[in-house]
Amino acid sequence: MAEAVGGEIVNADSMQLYRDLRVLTARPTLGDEARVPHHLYGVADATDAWSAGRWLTAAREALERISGRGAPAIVAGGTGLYFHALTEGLADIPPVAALMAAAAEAAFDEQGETVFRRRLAEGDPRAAARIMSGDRQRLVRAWAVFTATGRALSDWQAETAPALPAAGWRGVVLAPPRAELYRRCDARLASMARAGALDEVAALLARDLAPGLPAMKALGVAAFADQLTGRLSPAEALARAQRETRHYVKRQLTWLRHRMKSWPRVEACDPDTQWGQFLALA
RNA sequence: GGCCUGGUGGCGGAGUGGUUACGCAGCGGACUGCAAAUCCGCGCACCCGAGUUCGAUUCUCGGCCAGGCCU
Repeated sequence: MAEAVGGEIVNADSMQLYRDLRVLTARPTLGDEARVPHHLYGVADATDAWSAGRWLTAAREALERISGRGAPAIVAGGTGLYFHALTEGLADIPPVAALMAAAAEAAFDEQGETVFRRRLAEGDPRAAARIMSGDRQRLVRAWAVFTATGRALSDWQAETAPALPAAGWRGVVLAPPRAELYRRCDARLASMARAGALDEVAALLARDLAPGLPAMKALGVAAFADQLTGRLSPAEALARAQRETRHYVKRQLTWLRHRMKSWPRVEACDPDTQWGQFLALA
């Protein structure tokens, strides 16, 4: 599509942002990148913890530069939240200092969920009511924002505005049948294992990074790491990586189904047919 | 041919005379700065037949099937 319209591609995949795992995150190949301009692929180091907000800022800059050249931009990827940030907006919340975030986590662990939630309810009753039980990540975030900004996360979020004007973009969902998707994911993981995914994971592990970093959470890292340390046989590691990927696909389908409900869907599997269906939408 | 053990939801695996653990897979859902993350929810399954019983997945008998052992 980029070639057909003279466009440039912008990454909207939270993991393809990182340069360390080219194979395991299925990043565009060097050959692909040579064909048309690609942006935001492999631009981050695994030690950097990118976020939806940081991505949004970078994406807007990229989109601006591209439009400055008069070229159409094609945002591609699998991170639903990133698309949501672009099209529906992301609350303009000041960055929360790492120290505050860490303090919030510590408070949660110390107080336990019940007490922590009760405290949160005093500052941000809506968040406390809305966030489901067990969801430490969101509970902590809400508290961190409240303590860091003195304002409820829910209030910040209520002011969200889209990053892109509604008339400025069109969205299309690529949604092949699930069974086919699962089959392909299984095959893809197997070929990744053959194509050096293990070496990538070994190199990443050798850097001895904090396990909480986003890049460390890429699908397959944990499974192949267990294979490297002998805790899992190659077959077991592959099966686990495949299973985790299927779980992810399922979550993605749910997001697509509900959050991108109005986007037209292309359900073919092979690129040629997909392209045909895509053109039919225009 | 004989003896033994066992047959529980897609799989693994508890258990009980009456309200049938749990894990995994699968499915549904949520999602505003870790999102390939985080979290919530969903399963009339007890091999077949007869009997005992107010009531059998659970007890008895028979059958079928599986595994093991023996001849």
